[in-house]
Amino acid sequence: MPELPEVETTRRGIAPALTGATFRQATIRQPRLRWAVPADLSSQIANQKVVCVARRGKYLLLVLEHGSVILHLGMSGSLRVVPDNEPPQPHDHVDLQFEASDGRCQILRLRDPRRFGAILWHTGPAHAHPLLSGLGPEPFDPAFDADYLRERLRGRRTAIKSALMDQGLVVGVGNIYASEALFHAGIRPSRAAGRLSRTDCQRLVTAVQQTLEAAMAAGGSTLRDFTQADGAPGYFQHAHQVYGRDGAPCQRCGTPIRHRRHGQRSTFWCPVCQPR
DNA sequence: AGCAGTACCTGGTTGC
DNA sequence: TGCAACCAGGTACTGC
Repeated sequence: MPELPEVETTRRGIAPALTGATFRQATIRQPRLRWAVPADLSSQIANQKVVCVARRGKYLLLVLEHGSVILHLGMSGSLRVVPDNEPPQPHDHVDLQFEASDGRCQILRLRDPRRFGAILWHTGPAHAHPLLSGLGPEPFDPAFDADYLRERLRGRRTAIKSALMDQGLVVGVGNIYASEALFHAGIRPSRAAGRLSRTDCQRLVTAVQQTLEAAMAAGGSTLRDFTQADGAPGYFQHAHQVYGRDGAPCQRCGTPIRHRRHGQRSTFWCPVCQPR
């Protein structure tokens, strides 16, 4: 589920409670996530203060004094800050108990029905972790510009939509926002990535940034299970121009939105507004 | 190297 | 109503 806007919404939701707090212990009810939850997670984090809550692509980083907790929400993960005595629900796999400076204890709780998410411990700077070291630039990094995109796409025959979802090219764009950004850029999802002009690349960079920005402002998209850290849904799904609108009229030109499955992924586009 | 396909999981929806 | 098939937002891995 969560793409960059949902992960960033989560980060903003949990950061105020966690920053400056001290971890006490971890409770692991289900260690089998995308990768096994480290058995020593509890002892690794115990008595360490949270320096900051950061994000790199779709990864959330709890930066502690002597290492980082690396979190990924996979397709169905969510994080909430709940009271210390809140009973766990099904799929609440991991609790990180922390104490605020006023002595009050709370829990950062990871729920993940599909268990494609991950929670890992890394001693040392998180960006050196193998999962993070190969990531492309953040979409709002000035390094992500038309020249960079054109250079990286040169010679590639794969569909531009697949390329956009490649986290080594640019981080944060998943299946929903790839379709949305391509609509705003006026580019067919099936277009060979290497055949985009420089103008196309410029339009796409701008479209990716504007799409993600608008989604973050709306608190992300809630489809199925995503909620913000306080349990409230996001609202950006109501602003989707193409995603999930198969057969519905394009809100710009009225043409029915088209849908196609490539691999196991659904792609949506307007045949008139996306001519290139 | 680049690409397509597969696997990992559970739960909600659809269709017979 | 019951049950099977299908579908879902991510990504590492395999093999061509």
